[in-house]
Amino acid sequence: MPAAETQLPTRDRILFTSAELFRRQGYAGTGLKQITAQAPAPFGSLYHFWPGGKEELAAEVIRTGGDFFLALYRAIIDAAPDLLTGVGDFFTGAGETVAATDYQDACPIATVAGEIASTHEPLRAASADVFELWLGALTEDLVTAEVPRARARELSLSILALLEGAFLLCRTLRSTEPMTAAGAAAVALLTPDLEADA
Amino acid sequence: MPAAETQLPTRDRILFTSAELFRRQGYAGTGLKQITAQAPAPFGSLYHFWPGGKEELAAEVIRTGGDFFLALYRAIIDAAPDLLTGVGDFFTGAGETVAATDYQDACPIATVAGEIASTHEPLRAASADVFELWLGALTEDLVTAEVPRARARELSLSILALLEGAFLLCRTLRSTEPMTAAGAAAVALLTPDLEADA
DNA sequence: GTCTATAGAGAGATAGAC
DNA sequence: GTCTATCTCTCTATAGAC
Repeated sequence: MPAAETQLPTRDRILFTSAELFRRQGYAGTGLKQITAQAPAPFGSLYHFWPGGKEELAAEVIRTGGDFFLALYRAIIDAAPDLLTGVGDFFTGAGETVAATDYQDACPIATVAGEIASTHEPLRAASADVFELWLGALTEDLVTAEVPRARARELSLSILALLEGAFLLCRTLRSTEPMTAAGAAAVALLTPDLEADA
Repeated sequence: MPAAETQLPTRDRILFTSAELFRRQGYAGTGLKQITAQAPAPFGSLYHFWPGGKEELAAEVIRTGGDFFLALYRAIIDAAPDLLTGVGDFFTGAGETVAATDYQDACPIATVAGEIASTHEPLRAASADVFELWLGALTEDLVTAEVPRARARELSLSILALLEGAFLLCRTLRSTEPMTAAGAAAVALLTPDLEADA
């Protein structure tokens, strides 16, 4: 998994490398010099494309990470025969990805979100927007499956909490066991509400 | 909530202040100068008590945070009429604490754990020990309540994932809604297994 | 737009007086 | 054990040549 994707434009190389380093090492733990060295890109290019510096770059990393993960969710759900199966598939795929990257890559925004929630208000707001984007997608899918909206919102919050908590536990314990358990719990939680209209 | 607890010994003031700053700002985001300034304590005292510097200090913060949270869990569970009620109470209390600290204080180790999982192996191992400590406590309580051990382990992982995920969502969304949903989900998950022997 | 050099601040760590 | 001063390194950010 070489970090330098040489055929991409400079701006994208910086953006993708930033995303990788931020999600693995966090915001404060990643230096701009490290990003441009690994991209690779001249240091000055970073300030050419993001005049607002580190915080502006991180805000875009959070937004694009949110869009990417939403697209992944949509693709997996649409490929599944039904929503319940799709949610189970999503947890299974998450566990496979975490293990395949040697427990480095999990949620695209969680590491940064936890670190800056109390210290960088613009980045906290960007992270909140992303979480609400994901919650909205799952909530709408549940509503489409005849779950009442208030209950769909509550279930979405629990499913996302299970996923995020499992990501942290998998990376820390270096095991996929938490993701397997969380996926089973997510399916168990959804089953009564989704079977009601089957 | 003054950070300086003047009557405590220097070592404890540094330790408690470090715990507060690490859980709110993360490991890389917290400077040793900031810790000794806020404790308050002379800068040299930090290296007197922790010759290994920042990493040795953080390792002790993780361990003591783990012990503190375990004691809190034990107190809440023991005060409840039964395990199911106790778990619900724990989530309720967690939500209250997060809100009462203006969404700053949540899990004592999660912020650091997520940040250093891929970069500081000794701290990752210390965080893993703490998570296993908590998982062991809940698993034993479930086994005592007649839940088969393998199932108790799986449920413990799901409950802890729900808690950690809800902590992150509450801090990022600045709302207790995720903790309320996660608490309800935790109770719903446990109910069939705990009612089986009732 | 690309790239290098460097400014200015702050980091972690150490030495040594008291 | 307490406390100050300082070393060296790295950080974010900027200036300016090309």
